[in-house]
Amino acid sequence: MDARPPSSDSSPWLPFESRRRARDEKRDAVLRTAVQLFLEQGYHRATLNEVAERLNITKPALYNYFRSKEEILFECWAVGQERVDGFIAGINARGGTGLVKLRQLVHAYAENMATDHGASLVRFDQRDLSEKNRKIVRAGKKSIDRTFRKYIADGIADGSIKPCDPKMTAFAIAGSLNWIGHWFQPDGAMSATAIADEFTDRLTEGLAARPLKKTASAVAKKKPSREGIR
Amino acid sequence: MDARPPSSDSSPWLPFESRRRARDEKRDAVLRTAVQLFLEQGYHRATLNEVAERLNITKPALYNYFRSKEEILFECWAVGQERVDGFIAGINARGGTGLVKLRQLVHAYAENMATDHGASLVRFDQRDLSEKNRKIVRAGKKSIDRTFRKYIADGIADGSIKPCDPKMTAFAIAGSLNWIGHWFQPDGAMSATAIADEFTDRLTEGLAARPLKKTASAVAKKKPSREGIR
DNA sequence: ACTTTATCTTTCCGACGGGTAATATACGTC
DNA sequence: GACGTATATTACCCGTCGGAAAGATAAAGT
Repeated sequence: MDARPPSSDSSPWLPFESRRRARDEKRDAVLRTAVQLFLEQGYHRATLNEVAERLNITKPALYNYFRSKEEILFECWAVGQERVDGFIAGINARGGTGLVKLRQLVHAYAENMATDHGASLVRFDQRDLSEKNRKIVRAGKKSIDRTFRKYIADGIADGSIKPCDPKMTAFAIAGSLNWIGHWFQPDGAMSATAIADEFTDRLTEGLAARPLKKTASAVAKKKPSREGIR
Repeated sequence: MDARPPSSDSSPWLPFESRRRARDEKRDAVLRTAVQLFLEQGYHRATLNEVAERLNITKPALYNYFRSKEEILFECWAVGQERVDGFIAGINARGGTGLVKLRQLVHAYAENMATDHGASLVRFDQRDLSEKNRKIVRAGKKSIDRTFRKYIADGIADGSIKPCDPKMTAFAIAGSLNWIGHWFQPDGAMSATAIADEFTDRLTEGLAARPLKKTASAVAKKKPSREGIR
C-alpha cells in the first residue's frame, strides 16, 4: 500500500535486492517477525498481511514456507520449547542435588521467559492450534511441569530441600516464572539476567533444607552471572 | 439451529415462559454466561450467538443490555476488579502489620483467582478493549500492584518482613497467584480455599522477619479455614 | 380496547482476513 | 540461450461474525 522505507530490523528480503538466500534463513526470519507481532498485538489481531509487510513481501509468499497461520504459531512455540528441552537436558547431564538442579532450572527458565520465543510458551493460546499440534504443546508443558516436580522430589529425597508438596511448590514457582513473560520489557530497569538471579534466590531460599551459602547476587551484588547459581 | 433442551444452568430466560424479570438480573446472567464462555473458548473464538444461545435468546437481544461485545468483556473484568477493591478496602480498614495485611491479601486474592470473574482479571487481554476501557483496566492492575508493594514496604518498615525489594517480591507473589487463574479447575483435587491456605503460607514464609507462629494449615492440617491466616 | 414502551426475533449487511489460483520473474543447470 | 524450478506478485474467493434495521409480541397504563 503505502511506500514504507525499508524496515529497520533485519529482513532477508531487502526490497528488490539480492533475493536468493538459504531457505531456512528465510523461514527463521518469518518466525522471528511473526512471534514478535503475535506478542505485540495478539495472535488474532495480528494479520499475515502485516507479518509479510514487515518482511517486505506479500502474504501469499509466506505460504512458500508455511501451510497456514496456525502452523506459524505452532513453530513459534516449538522454538521456545526446544530451548527449554535443551537446557533441561544439560542440567540432567551435569547432575547434582535436587536443589542445585532446581536452581539451575529456575535461572535458565527465567532467562528464557524474557525472550520472544520463551514468552510465547505462556502467552500463546493452545486453543488456537489444531488438535494435533495442541497435543504436542500439552505434552511439552507437561514435560516441563514434571521436571520441576522431579527436581523438587529429588531434593526432598537427597535432603537438600525441605519436605513439601512437590505439585503445589512447582505450581507456585512456575507461576512466578511464567508471569515474567507477561511483564518483562527488554528496555526495563532490570536485565533478564538480573531478574533470573533475583528469582533464583527468591524462589528457592524458602525451600533449602539448610541455609544455602549465599550467592553473589544475594549478598555481594558485584557480578551477577550464571556462575552464581551453582 | 438444533433443538436444544433447556440449558441446565440457571438462565432467567426459560424458553417461552415467564419472561419479565428484573433488568439487572438479566444483565448479570449475560455476564455470568459470557465470562464462562470467554474463559472456556477465548474471547475471539466465543461468538455472541453462542452466548445468546446458552441464555435461550438470540444475539440482538443482548444489545438491550450491552452496546457491544467489547462492553460485555469489560464488564466481566469489572466485576472481578470490584471484588478485589472490596477486600482490599476491608484489609486496610482492619489494619495490622505489613505481614498480616499481605497474608490476608494473598489469601483473598488466591480465592478470587479461582472464580470465573477473578480469573478474567488475568486471562482476558487488555488489547481487546477500547482505549477508554483499557485505561481503566490498567489503572486497576496498577492499583493492585501498588497494594502488594505497599503491604510489603509496610512490613519492612514495621519489622514484620525481612528487607527485600518490594517491586520484585510483589512480582513474584502476584505471578504465582495470577497463575492460579490459568490452571485451577473447580473439580480438581484441591478446593479453592485449600489452595489459598497453601499459597498464603508458601508465599510469605520466606518473608517473615521472625519465624511466624505456624498456622493451622502449615502444621496441624486439621481445619483449613480463613481464620488461619490472621 | 387502544396505545405505549420495552423486549425479543427475523433478516440482512459489510468488513475483515485466511487461503487459493493464475501469473510473472529470476536463478541454476544443461 | 533455453528450460525448469523456486519464489514471488496480483487478484480474487468466501466464510465468519459483529452489529443494525425493521418488524413482532407482551405487559402496563389510560
